[in-house]
This record gives sequence, C-alpha cells and structure tokens, in this order.
Amino acid sequence: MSQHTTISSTEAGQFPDPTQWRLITAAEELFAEHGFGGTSVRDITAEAGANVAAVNYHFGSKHQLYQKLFEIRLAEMRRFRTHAVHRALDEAEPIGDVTAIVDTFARAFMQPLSDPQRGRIMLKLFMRELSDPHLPPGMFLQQMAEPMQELMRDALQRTCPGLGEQAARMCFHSLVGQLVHLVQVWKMMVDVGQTDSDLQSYLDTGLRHVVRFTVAGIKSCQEAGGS
Amino acid sequence: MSQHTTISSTEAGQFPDPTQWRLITAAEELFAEHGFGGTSVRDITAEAGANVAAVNYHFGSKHQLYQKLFEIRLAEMRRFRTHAVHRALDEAEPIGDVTAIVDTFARAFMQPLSDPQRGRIMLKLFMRELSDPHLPPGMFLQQMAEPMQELMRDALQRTCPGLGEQAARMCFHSLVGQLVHLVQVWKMMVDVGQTDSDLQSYLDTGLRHVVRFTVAGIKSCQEAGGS
DNA sequence: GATTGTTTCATACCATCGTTTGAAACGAGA
DNA sequence: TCTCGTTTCAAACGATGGTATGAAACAATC
Repeated sequence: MSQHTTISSTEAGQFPDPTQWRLITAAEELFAEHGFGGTSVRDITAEAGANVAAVNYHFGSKHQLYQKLFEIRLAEMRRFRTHAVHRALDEAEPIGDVTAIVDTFARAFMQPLSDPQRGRIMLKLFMRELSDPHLPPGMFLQQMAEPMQELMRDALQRTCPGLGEQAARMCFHSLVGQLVHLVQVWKMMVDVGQTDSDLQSYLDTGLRHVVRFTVAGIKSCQEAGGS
Repeated sequence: MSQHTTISSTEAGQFPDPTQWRLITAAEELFAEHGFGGTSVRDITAEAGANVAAVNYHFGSKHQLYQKLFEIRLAEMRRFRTHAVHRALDEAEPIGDVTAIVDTFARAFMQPLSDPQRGRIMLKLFMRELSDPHLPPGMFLQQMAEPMQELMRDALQRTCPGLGEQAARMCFHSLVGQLVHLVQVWKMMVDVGQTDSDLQSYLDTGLRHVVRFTVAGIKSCQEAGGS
C-alpha cells in the first residue's frame, strides 16, 4: 500500500496518483468555500469523483488531507512572494526606493486575486485558516508569516535609514493588516455580486492607496535621516 | 408559552427569564471559542445548566439564538464606540486635531481587549462572524461597519481639509485593517501563552504605532492645505 | 493465465448532531 | 385544592458525520 505518500510538487503530473490530485483540488475548493467543519469527506470525494474511503486510504484522515493541502499551498505561495520581493530588492535597493519595495510586496500579496482560477480560492483558504485554525499551532506562522516578516523587515531597514528593528516589524504589520482588510472588503463585494470591472478597479485604487498610505507611515517612523 | 420573546437589554436583571440569560452567555463564550459549527446545542445547554431542549424552547433554534446574541452585542458595542468618538469629536474638532480622533477611535476599538471578562470574548465572537458568517448578509455591515465608517469619515474630513470623501473612507479602512490585524496577532500571542503584562505592553506599543502610522498616512492623502 | 500488490468500491458502524415530544414539575389565581 | 399556563426534563428521532472493512477491479510480473 502506498498510503500517506509524500506529494512533493504542486503539478498534477508529478502526483504519484491522479486520484490524490483530484482529492486535493476538490478539497481546496470546498474547504475554501465552506470551511473545514463545513465540508464533509463525502462532499470532497463526490466532487473528486472518488469513493468515500479514498480520503482515508490516501491521506489517513480528513485532517491529514487538510494539512497536506496546506503544506503544498504554503510552500507555493511563499516561493512566489519571496521571489517577487527579492527581484524588487535587487532593483530598488541601490536607489533606496521604499515605494518600490512596498509596492512590489503589496502587488505580490494581492496578485493571486487577479487569477480567478486558483488564486482566489487559495486566498480564501488562507483567510479561513487564519480565523479558524485547524493546523498545528505555529505551522502557518513558521512557514508563511515569519519568513516574509524577516525578509521585509530587512528590506525596509536597508532602504530606510533610522528605522529601528521593532519599528520596521510594526510597519510591516501595518502593511499586511491593510492588505488583509482590503481582501476582506473585496470578498464582501464579490459576495454581494459586483461586476468584475468594478472589483478590478476597487483593487487598483485600494492598492494604490495602501502603498501611498504605508510609505508615509513608514517615513513617520524613521527617527532621523529621512529621504 | 413565552417562546421567542424579545430581549431588550444586556443586563441579566432585565431578562424575562434567567435561563435565557444563562443560555446567551454560555453560547457567547462557546461560539467565541469554537465557532458556530464547532459548538453543539448540548455544549451550550450543559454550560448553562439547562436541558437540551431549552435552546429550541426559548429561541426556536440554534441559529436564532446566535442571531439574538449578535443583536444584543452589536447594539452594545456600537453604542460604546459611537459615544467615545462623539466625545472625542467635541473636544478635538475645534482644534482640528487628527491625532486625537484617530487615537480615540483606536482606543475605543481596542478597549474591550483590556476587559478580560467580557470584552475578549465579544471580540473573538465578532472576528469569527466576520470570517465565517452565519448572520443574514449585510446585518453586520449595516449595524456596525457602516455607521462607524460614516461617522469617522465625517470626522476625518472635518479635521483634515483637502481630504476627499473616498480618500477619507480608505484611510478609515487602513486604520481598521491595522487594528484588526493587531487583534489577530494579539490573539495568537494569547494562544501561545504569553504573560498578561507582555500582552498589555504589546497592545500599548502596537496602538501607539498604529496611531502615528495612520496620522502620517492620512496627511499624505490630503491634496492641499495640510496642517 | 495465475499470482501479487495496489487501488476502488459499496456498505456498515458508531458517534454526534439539531430538533421533537409528551410527561412531569412548577407557580400563581380561584 | 384544583386549574391552567409556563417551564423543564429524559428520551427518542432522523440525518449526517468520519472512519473501517472486505470483496471486487486493476495492473504488472512471472
């Protein structure tokens, strides 16, 4: 029995078993829409076109399926955001352009929303896990929040002379808080049934606002030697 | 039968029935801790020292109990915050002090956290409802978000010449986003098991940061005639 | 084609869910 | 004390939850 095998990649073709891939994607969609407790194993297997027992056979339990799903998606999104920030750093750092860094991070953070196929689902999933955790405590923090925080803290401190370590961390929190809230409001608009163009323009103006707002906030936290 | 009677006040003494009050408070605690789906009617009635049938007898259903609970708490918190902002407005407006308004709102927003008895539970409850709604759509927005938004938009526009209507609303969003995020991180620290003094000082410095950050952000959104 | 290891399937199991029910207990007015 | 509206209770109902099981289907090897 190949039970509980490791799924090393997000690509369907690299899954050891097509059924596992179908279960994962079906579970992702349903967990994102109705939460962990709100979706039954039967829902998942029905959506995946598999038998009820498939989840327990391939993953051991509903809970382990959930965890496996997050292992994949967290690594995926972390890779994406890290690359984006590093790319921006290489360009912005010599100039010391805070705006470029904030802007890049904000766009990398929100970019999944533009992809109606997978990104929205993934973000919904993450939001749900944040407010209703079913992962081992600290897993989300360690695999997602902390790496991004340290990366951005470093970037901000380098481009903003006079910005303390704690201040940089808090500015990062301010930025993330605004972005998360933007997503929340955006999600509400989706539920109310706004048009796609309205949603897109809301996201654009909202993002521009957050960047300007944040850059001003960061500068106000610099103790001396502003730009 | 006095089924489905209206509970007009939050005070235990004014409840038509002590059992209803015990059910409400037990439900609040459990819903806040484990969510709507995560707490059973049996959990609630056991905590309240009542029979399983009590919920259905007094409120009609688990769902209606949840809704009644929110009617009470939403009105309560809205009253509190509205009064606080109005009080601050009366003092700050003649001087045109943005910082005072932002600070007052932020403190009014976070104040429940300092009350270990009821406030923390109430906030947890609201956070859960936000990310996993079980209320009629729009109820939370209409009874809580929109009144506060319009109140604060008005206050900000009055004290900040050159701040447009949309810009003021977005600045308010930025503020709320930061505060909500502060609460989220705070909640995580609680779960990890930080000491009460650490939590309090984190809240203090976090709040000070948010106020400074936000004031700077707001000023950067003014088109002309800054302070 | 028989054997073997893996995967799928229908079905069963048992716990728990929200809700219902009808009888008992209660409390005030006559 | 009897009555009657209200509240509480133990017990049960039907539905649905996650999981377990053993037989069938499959695929590869010999």
